[in-house]
Amino acid sequence: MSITLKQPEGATPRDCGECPIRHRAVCARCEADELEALDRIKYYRSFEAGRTVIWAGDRMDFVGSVVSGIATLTQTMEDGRRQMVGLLLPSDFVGRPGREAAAYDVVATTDMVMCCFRKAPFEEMMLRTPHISQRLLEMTLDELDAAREWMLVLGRKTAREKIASLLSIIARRDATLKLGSLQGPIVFDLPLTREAMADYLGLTLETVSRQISALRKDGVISLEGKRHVTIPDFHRLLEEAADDGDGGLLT
Amino acid sequence: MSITLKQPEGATPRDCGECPIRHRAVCARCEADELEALDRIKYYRSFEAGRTVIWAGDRMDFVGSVVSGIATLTQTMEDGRRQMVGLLLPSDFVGRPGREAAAYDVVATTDMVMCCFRKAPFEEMMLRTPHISQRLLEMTLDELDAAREWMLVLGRKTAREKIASLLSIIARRDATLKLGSLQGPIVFDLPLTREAMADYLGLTLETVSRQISALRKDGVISLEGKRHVTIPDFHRLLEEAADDGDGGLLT
DNA sequence: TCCGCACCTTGACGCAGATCAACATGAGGG
DNA sequence: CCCTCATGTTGATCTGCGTCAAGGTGCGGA
Repeated sequence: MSITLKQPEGATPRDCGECPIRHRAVCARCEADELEALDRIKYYRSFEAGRTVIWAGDRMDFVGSVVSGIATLTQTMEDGRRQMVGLLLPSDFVGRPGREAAAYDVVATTDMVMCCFRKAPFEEMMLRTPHISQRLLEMTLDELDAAREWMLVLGRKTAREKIASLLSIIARRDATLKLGSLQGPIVFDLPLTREAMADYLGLTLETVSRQISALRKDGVISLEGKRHVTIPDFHRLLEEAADDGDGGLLT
Repeated sequence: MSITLKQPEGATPRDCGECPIRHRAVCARCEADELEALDRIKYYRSFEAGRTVIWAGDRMDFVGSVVSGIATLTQTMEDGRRQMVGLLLPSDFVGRPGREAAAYDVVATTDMVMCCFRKAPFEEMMLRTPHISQRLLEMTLDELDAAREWMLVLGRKTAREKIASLLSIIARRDATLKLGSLQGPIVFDLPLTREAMADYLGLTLETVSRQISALRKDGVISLEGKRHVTIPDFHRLLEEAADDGDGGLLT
């Protein structure tokens, strides 16, 4: 009998002109001729939810952008303890120019499409194309800020605040992506399992579950099923996250 | 009576040629003419130990490099909880091109000298000088890696492992800086107070003190006074840090 | 020389979150 | 339709680290 592989189709764009991340990815500042040069070294790859894109330590002969879907960057210790160190959303860059091996496990948590560039030609092109390296610098600085903000969450926040922080990040992203407002209620699906949330937050999955239940009981969020979340009052959530300055309403 | 301000002198270089960080800072790849252009927009500033360089949220009209001494990047919550998000060593870059206000408190923990560039001309120069933005990209990617490694420490390591991790980082840096080997015993002075270590590690200063005492009792380290540390066996320390892969012996 | 202050250490105790364990829920497959 | 397995919830108990408290140490200044 023939097996029908669940093909994560859909988001693969026909060409850069109709690419959903055209104006946010590494290529954001490229001119037509530069896009054409990139086009010659690029290819698309699709991953099913749960598939590992690369294992830490493996040789990596490409870099690329997440086009659609979500991936995670995870570090694992010898005894099995795991810490997520990055959440890759559409337009985020994967891989590091000038490095042979992957530093972290990259796993697709939803069906995902990547736009990959062969590493050697990409590196060479970076030297000749300031538009690419300038944009990559900007994106890397943003990621560094995000990592540092996450250090505060990991080092100093309580379990409840950690959950609220994660929810507010996802809510904010979803609101801006769907052009929703942060005034009314926000509705979205959690893209992560409880275990993945625990890996992100430096908690156990039991604690994650308990704190989500507590936030639900206290009316900060409401749940339909296990993943579908409604935030009735975003400012209340920010208070629970002990998040001052409320992030300027944009990411 | 005349007050003699304790002038942190010494390390201010006469010109770029004899600058101690010439080959590791943002300017590492610059040619003579590029250095000359940088020279026109640069000035040195000295800070005594304990002085705040900038407060988070303050307008920042310069960027720059640490020439000598050590500074910390710290984030503070409204209720006073603090998390250090970066340790700035000689050659590290301070500030972010394209940003108006400082994102974190920057504090000199030892006497420190900075080589500052006026922000607007520096940003303009970056556009024309790929050598600068390429080097800055490389440094930012390194910092991102360091931040992510620190996320694992904050999220998943025990107090004892956290202390051992911090000591191994300082030991490794010191060994490479002084061209020492990692085979024999390593000797250095802690550049941080117990409180600063606690802020870095997401602990309280009492726990830091207790764990240092425990490591001393177990022979992993030995102490003369409160700051002068000897590591008799670096590999033992790495084991205590639960640090696999031992970092390849270089930074 | 002594004082004051910043920095550090150590002890007693409590609690947030980990651990261990049992059970619930729901989707996919035979 | 039921079984299985992945995922999630909830309870009981344990423990690592925080909190509160009481000194100790050593340097700079009067």
